[in-house]
Amino acid sequence: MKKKTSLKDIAQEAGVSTALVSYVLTNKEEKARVGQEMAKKIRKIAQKLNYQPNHIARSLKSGRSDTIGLIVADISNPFFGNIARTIEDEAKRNNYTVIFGSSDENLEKSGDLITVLLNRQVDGLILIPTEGSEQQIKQLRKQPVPFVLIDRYFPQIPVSQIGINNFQASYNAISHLIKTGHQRIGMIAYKTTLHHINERKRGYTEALADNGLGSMMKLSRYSNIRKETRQAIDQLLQGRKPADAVFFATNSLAIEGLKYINELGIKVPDELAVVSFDESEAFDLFYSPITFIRQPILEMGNAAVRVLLEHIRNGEKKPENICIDTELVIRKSSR
Amino acid sequence: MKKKTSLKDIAQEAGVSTALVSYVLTNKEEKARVGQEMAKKIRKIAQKLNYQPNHIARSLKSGRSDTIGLIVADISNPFFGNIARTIEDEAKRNNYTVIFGSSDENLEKSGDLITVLLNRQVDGLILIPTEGSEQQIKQLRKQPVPFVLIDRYFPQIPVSQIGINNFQASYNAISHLIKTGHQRIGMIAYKTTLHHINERKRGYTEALADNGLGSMMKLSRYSNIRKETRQAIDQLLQGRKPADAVFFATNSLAIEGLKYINELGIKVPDELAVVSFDESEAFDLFYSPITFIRQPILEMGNAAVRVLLEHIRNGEKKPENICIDTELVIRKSSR
DNA sequence: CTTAAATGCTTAAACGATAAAGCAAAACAA
DNA sequence: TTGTTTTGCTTTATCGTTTAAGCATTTAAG
Repeated sequence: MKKKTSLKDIAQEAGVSTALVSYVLTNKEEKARVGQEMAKKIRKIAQKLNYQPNHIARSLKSGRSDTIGLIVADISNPFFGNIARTIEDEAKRNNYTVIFGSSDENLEKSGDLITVLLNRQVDGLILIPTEGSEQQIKQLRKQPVPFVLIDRYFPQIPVSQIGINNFQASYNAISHLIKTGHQRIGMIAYKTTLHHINERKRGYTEALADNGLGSMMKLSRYSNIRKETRQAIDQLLQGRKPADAVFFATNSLAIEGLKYINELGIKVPDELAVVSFDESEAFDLFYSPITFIRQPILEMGNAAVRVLLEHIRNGEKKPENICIDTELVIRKSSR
Repeated sequence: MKKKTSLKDIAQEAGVSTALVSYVLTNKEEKARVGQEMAKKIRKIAQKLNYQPNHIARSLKSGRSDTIGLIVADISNPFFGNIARTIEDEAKRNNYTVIFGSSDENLEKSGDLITVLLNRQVDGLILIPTEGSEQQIKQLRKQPVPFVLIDRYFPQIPVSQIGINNFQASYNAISHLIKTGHQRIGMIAYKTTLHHINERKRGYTEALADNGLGSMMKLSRYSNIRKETRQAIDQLLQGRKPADAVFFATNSLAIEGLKYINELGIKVPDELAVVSFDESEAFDLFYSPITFIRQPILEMGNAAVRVLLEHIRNGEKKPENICIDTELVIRKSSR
């Protein structure tokens, strides 16, 4: 097996000390007063032997790994995939590498991932926390490693956080449905303790209340999303006064719901208007393109990296809260 | 700033050498004949100080990083997102961590990522190579780090590879369209040198030829997918003998195409049958659910990790080729 | 009662890179 | 000529962990 070239190999070949090689290859020749000829020679040998610095050794020495840990809730969901992509891009632009893991909405997996990433000496963490991970986050605060939450957060834990105004976004979406003449607006959301989802519910409820309308909230669980979303829709549509619009709290819920709506042959938007949180390519493909709340993924990802790097560089402890505006993209499904 | 606990801290507190602490905490007490009492004491202190081993130092010593590098072509595509997820799961099951990057189908980014990951001393690499990355792959072979390709490959470069029989899958899909009475079957594929895509084209062409039908192949470029896919569809539908079926070479192409088909108000499958490679949630949401070729993502991801770990462990150099069967999921869009 | 073996720990070197400090020799100033 | 700078390189310590080798004691064996 071929072995990797180290400073030692180059030093040997050049007949000098490893220190000298290090000075040259990290461009500290000036400071270290290395002879021009020797510098040239060393560089040439490095090139010849295809030297690549050992980042691990460097990290051990410097105490920094130039690595960010990223834990997403579910990498197979394009929403999180896109967040991951923007974070990776922005990290790379700042010469950081991303180590990632997907907790798959599983508390134990999330805990394991945090431990693994910390052991790998990441310089910081970006988390999309799982339901029930409050304790893990509190534990994290006792560690010296800075971190930021994105998308989801826990209002009672003071940490840096990047997100949107879930309440307002929901409120606006429902206001739009009311303005377009809908009176019996249902919502399908997760049964969860996650604050961002509950803010969405609150936006829905208040918008209805402010217009003298009653709530028709149905809950589904992530763990049994298919069945329970179908039940929720059945409930919304039954009775003498069925819903004339439905608001989905996430793209996953909307996709499950729309599949069923399709099966039932319900006409959107005539029989039922539809609005969803989040984006999805599937929304474009529905025969009546779905009105949705667009989250500023790019801005969120970039902000997360920016805030994290600030914390890394400054040892900053003051939590920073960033709230970015959403956009209601109105299409055929709600007209 | 709180600092992390090291072996030294524990040793100091216990009044022993770091070596002893290391023996205890890596469960080598037997071998190192450590006293039971002392072992207990050390463990207790470690717990108290919340000791977490420094993986970087460990790696430097051992020469292994227990890390796999993963480069996907585009993490925002759920197909790759799902592959990433299964790879990460399977790696974790084997106590490996995944460092990932998305090349976004960009040759330069792909090269950068390879360099970064190698510098981070990954023990192995899993790649979904970008178009035109033959040289990068050839360079990789000169490195001591083992790697496997997944999804895409270069037939002229002998490396380990996990994939499907693209030719056969295509051939079967087209046969199905022919059997269901379609005569003028178009295909929309990428204009690319990527072998797996060209195999899909070949399957299409041969299936048609074997049934005495003529090819209606249209090409679109990834870099301008929206416009060129629309043009392709326009071309397929114009003239006196428009296509009665269309076969998309990937999910991205299908999604772009279906958006346009929706806009044009074309009836699927009556006016135009549709079959696509790959899976997508959007396919379920189309009013006429799309027939598609399901790739065995789970098996592919697991196989990639398995083969890579074999190479890592055995220093194996014999390339291994794994080909997994696909499944044609027939639905309304092609009946 | 001597010798050998087992016990319980420490020392020291190593992984690869970095960087402060040190040391000759050459160049310059007075 | 003597002393000071400058130049060009080496020595050495360090990051945190691992592990072979070493060194006293104690215990067991003969």
